Order: sequence, then structure tokens, then C-alpha cells
Amino acid sequence: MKLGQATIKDIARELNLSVSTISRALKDYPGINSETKRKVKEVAEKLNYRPNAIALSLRKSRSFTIGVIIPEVVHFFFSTVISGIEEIANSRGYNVILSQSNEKLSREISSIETMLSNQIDGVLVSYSKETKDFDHFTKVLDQGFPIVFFDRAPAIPNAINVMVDDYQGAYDATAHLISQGYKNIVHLAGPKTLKISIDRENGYKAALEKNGISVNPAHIISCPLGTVEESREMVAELLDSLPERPDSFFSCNDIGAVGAMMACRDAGLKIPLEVGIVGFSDWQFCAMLDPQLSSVSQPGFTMGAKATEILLDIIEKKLDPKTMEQSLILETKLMERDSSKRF
Amino acid sequence: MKLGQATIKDIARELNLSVSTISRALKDYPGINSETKRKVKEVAEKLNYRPNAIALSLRKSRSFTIGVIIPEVVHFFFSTVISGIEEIANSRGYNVILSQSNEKLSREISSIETMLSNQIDGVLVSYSKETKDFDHFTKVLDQGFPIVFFDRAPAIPNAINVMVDDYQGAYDATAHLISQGYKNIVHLAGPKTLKISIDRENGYKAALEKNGISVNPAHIISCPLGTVEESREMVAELLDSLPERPDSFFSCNDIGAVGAMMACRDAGLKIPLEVGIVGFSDWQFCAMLDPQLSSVSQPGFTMGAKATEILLDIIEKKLDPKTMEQSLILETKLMERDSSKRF
DNA sequence: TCTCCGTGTGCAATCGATTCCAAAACAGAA
DNA sequence: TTCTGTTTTGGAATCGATTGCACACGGAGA
Repeated sequence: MKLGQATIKDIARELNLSVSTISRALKDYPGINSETKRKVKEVAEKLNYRPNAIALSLRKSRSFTIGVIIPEVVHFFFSTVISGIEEIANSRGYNVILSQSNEKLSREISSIETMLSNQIDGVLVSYSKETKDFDHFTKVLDQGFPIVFFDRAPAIPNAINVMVDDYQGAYDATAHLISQGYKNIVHLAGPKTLKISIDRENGYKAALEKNGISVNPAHIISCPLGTVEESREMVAELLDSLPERPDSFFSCNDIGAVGAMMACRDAGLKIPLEVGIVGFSDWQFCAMLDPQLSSVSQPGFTMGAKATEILLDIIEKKLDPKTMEQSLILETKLMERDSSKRF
Repeated sequence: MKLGQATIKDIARELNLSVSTISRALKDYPGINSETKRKVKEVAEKLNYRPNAIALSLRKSRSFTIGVIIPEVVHFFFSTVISGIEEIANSRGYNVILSQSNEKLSREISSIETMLSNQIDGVLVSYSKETKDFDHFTKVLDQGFPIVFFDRAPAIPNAINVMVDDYQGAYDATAHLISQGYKNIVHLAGPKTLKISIDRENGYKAALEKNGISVNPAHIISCPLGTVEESREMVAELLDSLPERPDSFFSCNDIGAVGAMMACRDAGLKIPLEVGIVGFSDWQFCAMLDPQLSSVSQPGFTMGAKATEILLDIIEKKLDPKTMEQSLILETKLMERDSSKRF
């Protein structure tokens, strides 16, 4: 057998036929003798023929591949999103090219460049924390190239976004704490560059106001790093310094909530009796903690799946990005667990 | 501007030159007038020219893309591996196509088929739990196609593997429990289809024997599902039924360890005073549990990075798979935490 | 004036598959 | 035997970029 893959030409040579005949025979075109078809398929099988998708891509100017640009893979939420993307893309016959920006703008830009060079049919993006300027996206969007953003929605007019209702999720979490009788609710907030952080903070504020509690700026703590240590220290300091001790924490992510939990335990406070804690994202480990951590569950898999469906529909012209709904907002679900249930 | 990407032809038309001149000018070939080069590059810039990687792939029979076949993305360990793969591949100018088998053999087979169709240059594989027969891999391996297996090493002679030293990791974990004075050590074992499960069990047995403790078959519990519930039930039952209560658990994974932890707590046993627990993998949440869970840390990122380096070296002929070392075994590291430290 | 040589370009084949158009091959009818 | 129509097959262009080879042009030397 020849080195490398057998091509349509090898079959043609073997049978003394032209390549066009082989091509048609393999695809069951009408007007090819059925005996010829049989022989062609037989030889194709024998030579272990496999169509060259690259050649097809070149001819059709379609690669049946979509790109995914994500801040980092090692992140429970994002990994569920990827899983959803992969699932739908695969079932519809598309490949998935993955690239992580590691929250770096420069890598985000080079990623989209190489992906475009590779003639991908469309791209799914969750942009990095560093990204404040979206020119690298608008430039290609303006050329009519399909992009769907997920989780983190950019400030680009007419961009298609799939996200969760961060505002409502945060509202629900805060309202839940209030309903459990907590009064001094502290919010551990995320970086202001991300719309999701702002939305969560706003949901928190709205829930307070709706329940007649005025927002205390000293109760909103910025945790830009998002590490356990950071929030643990912040909360420890807070417990020491505030005149009136906070009796609950709503963190914009689960990691922060764990830090708060540790700081409270360090301070000898009982959870949920003396302090209530709620996180955001509902990472796998929430149910494994003691006490189990309440958290706002985000449908990561669904988000990936929906975003991919929309992207593929745009690629296949089943949807027109100009006339369609710009944003798809998925519902969150508050998982009430022991860390915040007093009753 | 024309719809779609500008090609070399567009530049040629614009400047009334032939495509060959453009090609050479863009690549700074000698024998092209420098004034021409300047103009070509200027127009390329103006038209936002981007070379078509597909066309290049077809011509060179090289796609600069590698495939990754993995059981599931939503798995802390695997996501760290992916991160390592992505890092190296990217830095060496390769794309990464991702496909998850969801532990299904059929999907594994179809994945490798489409990847081959897409002319990938090589593939990294961690096979599914269902896979008992490796024909779909040996067939392509025999044609000289580069495959590197990671984490789960198949029973294929001459296959290249990158894995962690599961035996030693398990040995260390068990020896650690013994050194802490635990005597009745139960092992929660994984599916026997995976070599890693067998290695870990053997490491456990060896550590016992080395320390003069005979292996009690009733102390080896199979947990094929790998869910918290499964191990929780198994352990609960065990605590009830065994004549002599086990005083420690070494689980082949962290999830199982959490289940054991819960069952022990349910039974009113104090950790680590009355029961010691050690897991395997050192997932992110281990340090967040209370008490913090001891676990055997696996270098996922390094594994992905090393496997990718080997694969790319083979692809680029810097390494010859026939003469090289077949297996690269990475060291594990026991993270001793509160769940198993009595002293 | 003719030849030689170097510089700068263009032509055309190539990679693998598809597809429009044309052309064989063959059948049956006149 | 010739013509017409159908069935089956082949030729060639195409997708975008690369590259070996040839060619055009100019000046220099004989």
C-alpha cells in the first residue's frame, strides 16, 4: 500500500476509470452503472479510502469546523460549556477547535487570527478579563463572519450573546438570604470589566432595596483575583473591622464563598446559625462541602449547546443575524443548601 | 471589498502581477524587486489579506493540527491535561481539535475517523472505559500515523504512553496511612478495564505487604461508577457489616473519598481521629473540604504538555517512535492534609 | 551586432475532490 | 445502414498557494 492515505486517484488507477467517475460512484450519483459503483466501492474499501476533508474545505470554502475561544479550560463552568458545544457541534457534523486565552488579550487576538486563517466557519467567544476594546471582533463581524458570544457579553451593538440571567440569579440569592432572616448581607463582587460582575452586584442591590434594606457601600467588597485566599482575608478583616458584624455573604463566585466560609469558621462563627453563605456557579464541590454550600446554578452545558445551535444556524443560513433576537438569556436556579438555611 | 477573504489573486489583479510573484514577494524570496515587494505587502495589508491555511494544508499534506480524544472535558484532571496540551501546541504553531468520547467506544471510533479525514498530523488519546479492543488505533498506528496515549495506557505493543506512576502514588498513600497508625485500610477500587485502576490497587497491596499487613480481600471494594453516592453507600454498608471496623480508606479517586468521608460522618466517626481518608487526583476542592482531604496529586498540566511535546517531535521527525522510550512516567505527589493526619 | 549573464517575472503543474460540459458507446427504430 | 436517443464515462476547470522551469529584458563584453 502506498504511504499516506489512498485518494480518489488511486481508485481510478486501479480500475482504469477517470476520477470523475469514481467521485460520482462514491456519492451514488445517478447515471453511473451500478456494476461500476459496486466495484468502485469495493476498491475504496480495500484501499481504506477516506475522503480528504481538507480538499473538500478548499473547494467548498467551508471547513465544517468552528472555533472556541475561552479564558481557561480548567474552570468547572467553562468545561461544562465546552461539553455542551462539543455535543451539538459533533452531532451536526462539525469539528471544534479550541483555544484558551488565559485571560490575555494578546492571545485572544492571535487565536482568532489563526482560526480565521484556518477557514473556520464561525466562532464562539467568551472574552478575557483584559479585553476592553473589541475591535478585533467587530472587524471580522463587519465582514459578515459569524460570531456568538457566551457568558461574557461584549459592548458591541448587534452582537449575538448567550448568557445567564446574572441579575436575577443574584437577586434570588440575596432575597433568599433575606427570607432566612439575615440582615447584614455582604456582597463579594467580581472585576468590573465583566458585565456579569456588574449584573450580579445590581441584582444584589435590587433585592436589598426591594426588601426595604438600604445598600451599604461598605458591604460591597471587591475581590478581583477570585482566589480562596483573597476572599478569606477580606472577610476576616471585615469581621474584625465593621461596627456591626455581617451576618451573611453573597459571593459572586463559589471560590469566594469558600473563602468566606473559612474565614467565618476561623472566627468561630456557626454556619448557618450565625452566618449564612451563598455562592454563584454551583460548582461540583458545593454539595461536597460541610455544610453544603448554597449556590446559584448556571446551566453551562445548555449555554454551550444553545450558543452552538445559534452559531450553526447562522452558518447554515437558517438564521439571519440581522433580524434575530440579539440575546438569549438562560435562567439560573438557586440551589438552597445548608450554608444558608436557618429554618 | 469582495465578500469573503482576499486571496493572493486579488492582490495580483490589483497590481497586474502574477500570483507567483505575489507569493514570492510575501515570503521575501530573493530575486524579487524590493519595490515590488513593498507594493505587494502594502496591498496585502490594505485588502486585509490572510493566507488560506486550508490551501497550504492541501499542498503540504500537513494541517498543523493535532487531535485530542478524551473521555470527558468536565473532569478536573482532564481539563488540566487539555490546558497543558493547548499550551504547547499553541506555542509550536499547532491547532488543537477536541473530541470527547463520553466514555463511549463508538464515539471514540467515529472521532478518530473524522479527525483522520481532516488530515490531522497526529492525535493524543485517553481511551474510554468501554474500550477493550484497540484495533481502531493499531490500524492507523501501523500506517505510521503518530499517536500518543496519555493517562490510560492501552495494551498495544510499542505504543507511546505518558502516564503518572499510579502504582507508586497508591503505594505512598497507603504507606502514609500506615505511618499514621491506621491498620484496617480499605481500598475503594476503580473499574478493572483501566490499567490505572489495577496499578493503584497493586500499589495499595504492595504497601500493605511491605509493612507486614496481609491483604484482606474484603477490604477491596469495587466502585465502578465513581459517584459520591456509590461510595457513600458502599462505605456505610461496610462500616455496618465488617466484624472489625475499618479505620481508614484509600480511594482510587477523590469523588470516592468524599463519599467515604460522608458515610463516616453519618456514622458519627471523627476524621482523622477515628478514620483516616486519602483520595487520588487532588482535585481543586480537596483543600476546600473540612477537614481538608489528603490526596495523591497528579501532574495533569505536565502530562498534557509532555505528551504534546513527544507527539510534535514525532510529527516533525525529531523523534523516531521505533527507537524511543515507549513510556514516560510522571511522578505523583502525596498531599498530606487533615483527613489523614493524626499526629 | 551577436552572445552571455543576471535580474525580475510569468506559466503551469500540483495537492484531492467536485461538477459542468462534452463525448463515447450502445440500443433500437427507420 | 444510418439516425436518434439514452446510458455511461472522460476532460478540464476550480478552490488558494507554492515552486521548478522558462522567458523577457537590459547591459556588458567580444
